[in-house]
Amino acid sequence: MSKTSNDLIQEQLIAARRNQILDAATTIFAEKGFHRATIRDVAKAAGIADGTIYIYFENKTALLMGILNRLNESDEREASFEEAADTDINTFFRKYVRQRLEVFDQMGMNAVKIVLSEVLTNTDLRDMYYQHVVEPTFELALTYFQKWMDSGLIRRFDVQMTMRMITSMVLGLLVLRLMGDRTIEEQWQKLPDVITDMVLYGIQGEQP
Amino acid sequence: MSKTSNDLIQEQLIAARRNQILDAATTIFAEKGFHRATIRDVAKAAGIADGTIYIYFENKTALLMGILNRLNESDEREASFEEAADTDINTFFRKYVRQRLEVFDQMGMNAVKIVLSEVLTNTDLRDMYYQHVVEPTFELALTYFQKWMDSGLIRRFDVQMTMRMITSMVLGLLVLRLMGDRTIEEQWQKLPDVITDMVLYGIQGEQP
Amino acid sequence: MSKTSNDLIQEQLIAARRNQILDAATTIFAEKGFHRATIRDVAKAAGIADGTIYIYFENKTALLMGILNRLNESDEREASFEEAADTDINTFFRKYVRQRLEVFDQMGMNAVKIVLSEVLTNTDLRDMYYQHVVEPTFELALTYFQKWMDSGLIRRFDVQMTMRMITSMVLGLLVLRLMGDRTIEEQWQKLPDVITDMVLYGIQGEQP
Amino acid sequence: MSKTSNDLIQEQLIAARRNQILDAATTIFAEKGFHRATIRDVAKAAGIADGTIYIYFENKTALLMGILNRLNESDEREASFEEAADTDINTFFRKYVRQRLEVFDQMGMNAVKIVLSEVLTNTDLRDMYYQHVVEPTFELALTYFQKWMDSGLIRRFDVQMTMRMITSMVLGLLVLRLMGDRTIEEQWQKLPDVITDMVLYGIQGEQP
DNA sequence: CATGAATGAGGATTCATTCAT
DNA sequence: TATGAATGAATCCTCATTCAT
Repeated sequence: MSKTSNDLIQEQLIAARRNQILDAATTIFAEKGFHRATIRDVAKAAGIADGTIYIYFENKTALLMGILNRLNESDEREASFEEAADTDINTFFRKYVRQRLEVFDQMGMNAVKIVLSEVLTNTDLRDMYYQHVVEPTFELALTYFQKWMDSGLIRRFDVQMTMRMITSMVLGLLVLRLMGDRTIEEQWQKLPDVITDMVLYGIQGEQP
Repeated sequence: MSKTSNDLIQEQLIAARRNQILDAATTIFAEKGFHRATIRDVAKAAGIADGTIYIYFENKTALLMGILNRLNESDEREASFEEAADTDINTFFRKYVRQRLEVFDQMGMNAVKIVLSEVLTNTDLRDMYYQHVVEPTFELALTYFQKWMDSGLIRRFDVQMTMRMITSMVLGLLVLRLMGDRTIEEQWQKLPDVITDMVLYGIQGEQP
Repeated sequence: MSKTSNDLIQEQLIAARRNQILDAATTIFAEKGFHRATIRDVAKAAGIADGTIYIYFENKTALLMGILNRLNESDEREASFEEAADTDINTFFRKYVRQRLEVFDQMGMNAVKIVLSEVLTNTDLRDMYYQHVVEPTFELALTYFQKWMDSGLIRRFDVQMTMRMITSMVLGLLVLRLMGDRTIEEQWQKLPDVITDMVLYGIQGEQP
Repeated sequence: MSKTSNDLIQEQLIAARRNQILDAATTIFAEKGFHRATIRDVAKAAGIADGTIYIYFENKTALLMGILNRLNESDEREASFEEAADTDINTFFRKYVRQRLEVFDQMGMNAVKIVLSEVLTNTDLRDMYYQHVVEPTFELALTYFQKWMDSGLIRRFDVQMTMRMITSMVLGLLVLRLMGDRTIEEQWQKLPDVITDMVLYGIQGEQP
C-alpha cells in the first residue's frame, strides 16, 4: 500500500473520529449547555474514554470551535444563490429562506443553539462567528439588493438595515423556536412562504 | 418610631442591597458570561463580601432569576399600549417598537444578553421566561391584530405567525446587535421607523 | 437599692440568660450534633439573636464547656454517699446506681450524649472530663471498696478494675440507651435492682 | 490475559486503594474527630490528591460508612462461637470477651472511637450501627443464655437485661479506655479473666 | 492510539464571629 | 444589652487535563 493511500485512510479515520466526538458534543452541549456539560458526559455519549477526546481536540473550547466550524461549512456548502438570482424576487426569497432553514434542520437545531448561546457571552467566539458567518452573508446579499433596487424591482430604502431586518426575522424565529415556541415549530415548513409574503408586501400591502 | 415605619425602612434597605447586587451581577455576567463569572467577581463588583450575597440570594442561580425578574418588571411597567391602540397602525407600531427598545436600553442590553444566553441552554429558565415574557406579549398583541383584521385595516393572514415574525424581527435585531453588529447599534434610534415601514409595506409595497 | 443588691440581681439575670442559652444549646447539640449545629440554630431555639450568645459565651466551644460544667455541678450535688455508706452493700449499690441514673435523667440524656460524643474526639475536653468527673468518682469509690474488703464483706479482688467494671456497666448501659436500645429505655427504672443483683452475685451465684 | 483475570486485578486494585484511603481516614478522624478533619488531611495522610478520594468514595460521609463497614466485617469474621458453645460457661465467656476485644485491637481502637462518637449524634449512622452490629449480637447471645438457663447452669433472670449488662460492661470499659483511662489500658489483657469472674460470681459470690 | 486513574486548581457555599446601631 | 447584617476564612467537591500502561 502506498504511503499516500495510507495517509488518506488515516485522515479519513481521524475525520470520522472527530465527527463522532463532535456529534456527541453537539447533543450533550445542546442538552445541558456548554458549561454544565462535562468532558466525561461527551466521552460517554461518544462511547469512548475521556482521554481520547484530547487526542482529537486540544481542549473543551476546541470542541465548541469544532461545532462552529462544521456549522460554517454546511452553511457555505448551501450558500449558492447564483442560479436563484436570475429568477424573480418572490422565488428568490422563498428559496433563500428555505435553504437557510434547511441548514439548521440538517445540523440539527442543536448546533445553532450551542453556538448562539456561547456567541452572546464569549467574545472570541462572537468575533469569529460574526466575521465568518454574518458578514459574508450580508456582503453577498448586498449585491442582490443593490441590483434589484437599481432596476426598480423594489423600492428604495436603507439596504444595510433592510438586509439586517430580514436576516433578523429569520434569526429571531430561530431563537423563538429554540426557546420552545410550539407554533413556530409546527409551522416551520411554511416559513419560506410567510416570510417572503411579509417581506415583500408587509401587512398592509396588496397580495398579487 | 413605629414598627411599620421600621419595617418599611428595613424593606427598602433590603431592596436596595438586592438591587446593588443585581446591578453588579448584571455587569459581570454580561462581561464574562454567567458560568465564567464567579461569586467573588460579583461581590467585588458590588463592593461587598462574598458571603453577603448569600444573605440576599439563595445561590448563584437565584442571581440569574433576579435579573430575569427585574427584566420582567420593567417590561410590564412599559407594556401599556392602551392609549396607543386608538391611533392608527403606523403610529402604533412606531410606539410599540420604541417602547420595547427602550426597555432594553434602560435595563442595559446586558441583562438581555445574559438571560437570552442562558435561556437557550437552561430548561428551567427557558420555561419561566417563555411563560412570563413571551406568551403574555403574544396574547396582548393577538387582540390588536384581530381587531385590525376584522376592521379591514390590514389584510388577512395567519395572525399567530405574523405576530411571531414581527416579534422575531425585533428579537433578531437585538441578537445581532448583541453579536456586535455596528450598523444596528448606530441606527438603533431609527429602528421604530424602519421596522414599521418594513412591517406595513414590505420591500415592494408603496410608501404612502 | 444598694450596689450589692443590684449586683446580685445582675448576676442572677446573667445566670438565667446563660442557662437559657445552655438549655437551647443542649437541645440543639443533642439533636444535630455539636458540629452540625450552628450558632444560629441555638440562637433561634433560645429565642434570641446570634450575637447575644457571644455576650454570654466566648465562642461555640464555650457552650460545650458550659454544658459539661452544668453536668459536673449536678453530678457533685448528688454525689453524697456518706449516709449510705453505713448501710449494707446491697442497699448502698441500689442507692448509688439510682443516684447516678437520676443525674442523667434530670440533665436529660441530651447533655450526656453531647459530652460523651465530643469527649471521644476532643482531647482537651477528654482530659477535662476525665479529671473532673471520672477520677473523683473512682477515688471516692476506692475508699468504700477497701473498707468492705478489709472487713470481709466482699471477697478480695483487683479493686481498681472492679470499680471500673461496675462504672463501665452503668456507662455502657447509658451508651446503649443513647444508641436507641428500646429495652434498656423501658427497663430504666429497674436498673438499680438488676445491676446490684448482677454485681453482687453474678449470673451463677445464689440469690439470698 | 483473559477478561476475568483483568477484572479481578482491577477489583483488587480498587479494594486496595479503598483500604489505603480508609486507613488514612481512620487515623485522621480518630486524631481530630470526623468534623474537624478535612478531606485534605485524609488525602495527605494517604499520600494522594484530594480529588482521588472522590473516585473511591462519594463524599466525606461515605468514608465514615466505609470505616463502619470494615468494622462490621471484621466483627463478623470473628463472631464464631460455635466451638466455644460446647465448653463450660467459664471458658465460653473468657473466649467471647477475648474475641471481642481482639476485634477492637486489630481494627485499632481508632475505628471504634470514630464510629462511637458519630453514632451518638448521627441518626442515620446510629440506626445502621444498631441494626447491623448490636442487634445481631444480642440475638446470638440470646440462644446461649436460654440454653444455659434451661439446663440450670445459671440461675434464672431477665435474659434481655442481663445480656445488655454484660455487653455494656465491655462497651463501657472500651469507652473508658478511649477516654484515656490508663489502668484499663494497662490491664487490657486481663479483661477476659476479670470480666468473666465478675459476671459469673459477682463481688460477693464464692470463687470456685 | 486508547484508556481511565490521578491530579489539583478553582469555586460555590457555610458559618463562627464581629460590630455599628 | 441586644440585634442581625456583614464578613471572609475555611472546606467540600467538581472537572478539565495529563500521563503511565
